[in-house]
Amino acid sequence: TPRIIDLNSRFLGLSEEPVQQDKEAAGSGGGGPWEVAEKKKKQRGRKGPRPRKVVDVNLEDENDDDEYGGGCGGMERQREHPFIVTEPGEVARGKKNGLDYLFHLYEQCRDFLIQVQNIAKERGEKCPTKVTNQVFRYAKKAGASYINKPKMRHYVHCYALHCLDEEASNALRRAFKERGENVGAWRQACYKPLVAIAARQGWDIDAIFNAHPRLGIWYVPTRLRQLCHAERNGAGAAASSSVSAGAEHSVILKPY
Amino acid sequence: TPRIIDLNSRFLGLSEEPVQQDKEAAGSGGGGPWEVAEKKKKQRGRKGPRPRKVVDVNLEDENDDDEYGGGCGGMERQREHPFIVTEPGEVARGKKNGLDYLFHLYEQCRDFLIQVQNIAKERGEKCPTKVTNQVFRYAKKAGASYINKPKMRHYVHCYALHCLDEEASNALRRAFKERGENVGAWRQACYKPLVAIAARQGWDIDAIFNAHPRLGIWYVPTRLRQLCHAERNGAGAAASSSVSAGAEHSVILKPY
DNA sequence: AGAAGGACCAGTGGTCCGTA
DNA sequence: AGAAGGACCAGTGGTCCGTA
Repeated sequence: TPRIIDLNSRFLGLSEEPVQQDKEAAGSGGGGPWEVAEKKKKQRGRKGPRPRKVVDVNLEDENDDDEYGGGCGGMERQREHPFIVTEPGEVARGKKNGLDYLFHLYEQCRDFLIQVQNIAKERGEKCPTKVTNQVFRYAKKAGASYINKPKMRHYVHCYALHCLDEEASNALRRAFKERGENVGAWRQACYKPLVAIAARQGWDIDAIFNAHPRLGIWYVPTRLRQLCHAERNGAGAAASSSVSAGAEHSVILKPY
Repeated sequence: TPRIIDLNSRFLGLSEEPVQQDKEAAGSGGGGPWEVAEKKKKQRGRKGPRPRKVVDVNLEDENDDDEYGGGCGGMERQREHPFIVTEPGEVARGKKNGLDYLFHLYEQCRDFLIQVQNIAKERGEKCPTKVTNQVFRYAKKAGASYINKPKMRHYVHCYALHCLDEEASNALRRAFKERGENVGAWRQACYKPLVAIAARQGWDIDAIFNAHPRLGIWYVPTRLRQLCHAERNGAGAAASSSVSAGAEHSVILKPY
């Protein structure tokens, strides 16, 4: 049975100072590469339906708040509640999780990475610089079963915006909450301000991630990389002003 | 049929200025972790003998110098000549390759990596910082069929010594040539001065590799990492003098 | 015996799609 | 319909061991 650690307590606050600025945050503005479909079907080579793990208990709509004990023997783990768009400091009600909690998960992963790194150094093994499968495995063994790779990878760029421009991120959250948009729409909208940040900084999204102490441990999402690339190559021909590396006549592809 | 490039010409010179200094280079000095066996048998899960590619031509001892054409149609590629211990500047005679040529292969891999990086940047794909499988594949497609992963990984630490302390590397080559040692013995002997360098610099062998512009693109070999770790943990209790991070009483394991 | 390298394998990065 | 995450898969890092 896995070791339980202190990180399993549910999220409790982390309210941030209210903001006012907006930048280019809100809106699902149509043009450019934003229209590109995010999913393309890929053949899996698998035949027949994918088998599923059997689950003992199947509480479809139970009321117990202690369902997330972390490694409680015999009790089958349930899915996390879905995220909803919340303002900074707002705690989600009902069977929902807020976005401060989402971002808190990224901080927890960072703590787990640091622990994995310390163990690796002690043992003289190679030391990960990013959140790898090994870190997710460690988190699970440590009792943080609510952390998993697909979820964390899915929202990395949202966390990136939170790290790189917290005020824009907060403004976007407020705007999407007010409009009653769902999490998927908010998540999609997080790409655009990030691409704008990349444009301002010379398009090197990897360098932007790596330069940030908390963001640098996350792989740049493929989709974000693609969007930056598409936008750099004239997808929005009205190229922005202060590009650092002389890319004025930037219709032709260039190395960074 | 693969594209042929200019790098396939055989190695021709690269002589370096003669050196005199020796440091702790020569000798196969017995104590400490140097005794640890380098190979441990590992079960492969494979049953029966491993199948081999069929080879059309089987010239066991032919005399043609043009056997390495690189992608010459119909002509089956032969193995590279084995390495022998040569002094700096010395060209191996007969069906042998010298160590300057070995190190030249590392420089070629660096060139291939740079090309792969440039392509990746142009395409907006993720950009490798190390010599990966992708780079070896690219080298092969570019006609450098004499470059392969097992060989390059096998001698990485020899190249590391060449990069980090060329004079010690040169002295070691001269000493082992004079003693008539084979390449395997020379290769083994390259570990010791590297561990000494690591000791002087606070034991962080990854940082030492990464700080060097040509060495930083190579993964630290497992064996070198293990030797540094073993030595740091008192394998040679007469711990050396100028360790940077205060590790004076270093019998107990410590993070870097 | 000494050495080069094809080919294997455990575990990775990435994310699809059956599930709730 | 919207979302969480088990599980899959192509390609990786690492190096063994059949081969010459």
